[in-house]
This record gives sequence, C-alpha cells and structure tokens, in this order.
Amino acid sequence: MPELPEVETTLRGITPFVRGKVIVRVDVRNGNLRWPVPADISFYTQGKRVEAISRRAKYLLFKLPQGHLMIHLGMSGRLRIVQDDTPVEKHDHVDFCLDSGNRLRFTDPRRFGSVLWIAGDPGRHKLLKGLGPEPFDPGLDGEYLYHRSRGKTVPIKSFLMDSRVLVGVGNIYANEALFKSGIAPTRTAGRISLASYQKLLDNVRVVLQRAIEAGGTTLRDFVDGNGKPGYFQQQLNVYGRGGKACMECGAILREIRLGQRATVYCTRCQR
DNA sequence: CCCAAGACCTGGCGGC
DNA sequence: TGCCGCCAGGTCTTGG
Repeated sequence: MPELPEVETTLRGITPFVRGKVIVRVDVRNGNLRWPVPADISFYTQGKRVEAISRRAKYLLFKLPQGHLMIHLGMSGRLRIVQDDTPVEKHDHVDFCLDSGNRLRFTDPRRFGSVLWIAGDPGRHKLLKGLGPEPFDPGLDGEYLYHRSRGKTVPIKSFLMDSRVLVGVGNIYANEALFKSGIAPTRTAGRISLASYQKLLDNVRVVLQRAIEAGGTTLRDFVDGNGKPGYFQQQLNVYGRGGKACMECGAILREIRLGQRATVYCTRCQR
C-alpha cells in the first residue's frame, strides 16, 4: 500500500494515539525485516515518551528523548493502532505497547519494511542524507527539476522516481502525473523543457494531494484495525489500465516495463 | 559518476 | 483441486 499518500495518511492516523504516550514494552515477534530490527531496540525505547512524529520521504520518524525510531513500510507494510487484547495475526511482526493500553502494530507480509533506531541527527543518517526535496517543499520548483535533469539519459519516469532528485513519487503516481502532464514516460529526462517540468511538478503535487485527501477519509480504520486504505477508491487514469481505453481520447493504453516497473501510458495523449 | 539489473519476501492470480 | 509462473505500492546494492 505505501506510496507517499499512504505514509502521510498513516502518520495522521496514528499521531493522536502515539504522541505523548510512553512505550512500555516492545514485542518483536519477527525482527527479520529488510534490515534486522536492532537487538537493543527495547533498551532505547522502553519507558520513553514519544515526543513527536514526522515523515521524511516515506520514512516515519518517532522522536524519543535519546534519538529517533525510524519505520519504513516497504511494499506491503502497515502500521495501525490496536488494543492490548487484539489477536496477533501471521504477519504482525512488531508491537510498540503504549501506556494508554493501545499498541502501535507493524504488519508486513513481504518484510521489505524496516524498524530502525537512529541515535544522532536523522538528517545525517545513511538512509536519509542523500534524499532530494519533498514534493510539497515550497522552495521546490520546475527549474530545480530542469537543472537536475540536464545531461541525464534515463527515461523521465525513472528520473521522477529517483529519490535523490525528489522523494515520494512511487510507481502509481509517477504514471498518473505523467499522464496528466501529457509526457510519455519513455522520454529522455535531459531533453525535456523547463515548461514541461513546471507542469509535471504541478501535476505531481495535484495527484499526491488528492490521494492524501482520499486517504484522509479512512482514518477511522487505523483505530478499528480493520478496513482498507482509501486510495483504491480513487480514480486512476492509467495505472492498472493497460489495454483499456484512455479516459481522455479513447485510444488503447500501452503497458511496458521501465526500470522493471509497470508503466502505462497513452501514446496519443502523451508525447 | 551513470545507468541497468539484481536482490530481498510472501501472497494472489491466471492458466493449464 | 493443484501446481507453476508471474506479478505486486520500494529502494538499497551490485555490476558493467
């Protein structure tokens, strides 16, 4: 589930139940994630109060007195609030038990996600230090993307999904933003105009913002611990629609693979 | 440095 | 019903 909107929705959903609470115990049932859950995670987190929660790219950061707990959801991860007596299911790998009687439960069938401890400045952590700007960073503009792309021979879709350039644009929304912008995903990043990058950034923001708003309607699910993320209900123009008719012109949408990822576009609307 | 491909892992689906 | 291959929202790591 996690693209940026899902991570942002998760952040908003769990914050009221976690901020200000004390972690009384950590249950690690399977610490074999993308990286092993640190053996001393309890040492750093047990008995500590969560002072704040924030997001950087698709990483969630929980500020504790002596450092940050950092969680990434990978491809299939979920974080939700459950009760102490909520039954544990197969892929419920880690619980952060809170003094409120709730637990923050990390579930991840594919285990591409991660639960890490950062002792120092998160911005200097190996996984965060090379990241590009956030899509909604007010200082970000089309010129930045234009300049970063000069000399690059990668397809624009790969460029857009490169976290060193810009964070938060995953496969679904890269496809959608390129469609809205009328840009073929195969085009060489270095040969795209400034005006096109300006339009593309606008559409990245529109698509992400709408998805966040859609996700925001299902916040209740995080409390109940059932239900699904909201973005499936959202209207997708191209993602998952290869071989079907373009919603704008009716032409058959083409599906290819770019950088190993499913890529769908309209050869008539996108040039 | 740049770019492409491989790696990690489980589950669901379509086809036979 | 069962087995097989392929696909899936990410991104770090390796190889050329």
